[in-house]
Amino acid sequence: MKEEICKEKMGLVEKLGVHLEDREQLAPVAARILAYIILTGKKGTTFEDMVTILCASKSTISTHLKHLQDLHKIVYFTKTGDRKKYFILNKDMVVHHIDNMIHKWEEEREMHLEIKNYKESINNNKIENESEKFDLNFHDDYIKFIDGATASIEELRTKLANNKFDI
Amino acid sequence: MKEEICKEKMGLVEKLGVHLEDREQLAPVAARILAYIILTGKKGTTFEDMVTILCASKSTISTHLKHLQDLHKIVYFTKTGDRKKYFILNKDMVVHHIDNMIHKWEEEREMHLEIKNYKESINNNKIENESEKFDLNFHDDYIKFIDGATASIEELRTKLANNKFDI
DNA sequence: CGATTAGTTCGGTTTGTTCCGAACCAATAA
DNA sequence: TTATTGGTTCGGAACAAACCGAACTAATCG
Repeated sequence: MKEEICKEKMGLVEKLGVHLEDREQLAPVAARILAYIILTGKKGTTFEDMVTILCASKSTISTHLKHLQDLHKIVYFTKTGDRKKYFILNKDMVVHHIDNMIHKWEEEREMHLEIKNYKESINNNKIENESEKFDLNFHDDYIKFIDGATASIEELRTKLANNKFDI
Repeated sequence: MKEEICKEKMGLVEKLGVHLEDREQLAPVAARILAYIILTGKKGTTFEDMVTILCASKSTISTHLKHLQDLHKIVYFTKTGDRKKYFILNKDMVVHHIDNMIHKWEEEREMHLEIKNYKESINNNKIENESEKFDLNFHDDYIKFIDGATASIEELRTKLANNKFDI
């Protein structure tokens, strides 16, 4: 019974780990740590737990825990009369993640504007073969999409920032 | 005059290169090749051009050109009585890129559902401290966002698939 | 035929990432 | 004081990624 739940949990840790490895650009073990912390929730996880459950060395766990804290993805709380640290997700992590998405879209938007600008100047300056001119409609449409997506995710962000769910 | 435009172009190649390196998970030179092809447009670019302009070895250019073709990001056309290949963007690249985004969101959606499912079973099974229960609202909201964003990008996709702009 | 053009393939160097073990430190317990 | 617990830091092994040069091929040109 308890073992089955544990098995299910570890299966999810691996799956979520792979996902986070890609999405957050983390080393394999770092991603598994984050996944494990997410799936353990408010009661928190200790250094030792992770060493044994994730089958990694103390040095590896230590390094990646430090890294995840530096990235503000996790924090820890303590208990009186207990030297251990209990790691949990930083409540702001999701808001930060959304801010990141918004920022990436802003960058992409800027990129499209710059490229469009360059293409326009080429279209007007060197009037080569008419057929070799750049088509610029795509950039406008893509920018419209980015604006829509940004607006919609900003709505989610506001909701999150107000509610402060515990993930 | 011509040199200034070239300078502007190469500045953009570097900037777009960095962007593509991250977005498309490409090696530095591969990303620069793709950026250069994007900014050169319909008239196409040759192997030699890229060797000299991007200051990379023939082997490096060859390998990355092959890779970009394997990924269906670029194609080439030829001219009668000319042995060179003229590389241009694959017109489907943008649609493929959008399909990729949609696919990633589908995956993320699936991930949220699975995690929510797991958390629910924990909430119901082991009735520990009431305060340690998982909060599940966030997953529902995030899934709503994903659905909205997917719908909106699918609209753009349809538009693109019909119009077949040349980027 | 030999020379040139256009490009590919192979082996190797450089660089970077990921993880580990061993030694270490700091706080508490006996 | 010594032992134990909870962790950090350092050096290095193992592996992978990115690029290059040199040697090669295959087609065309003179």
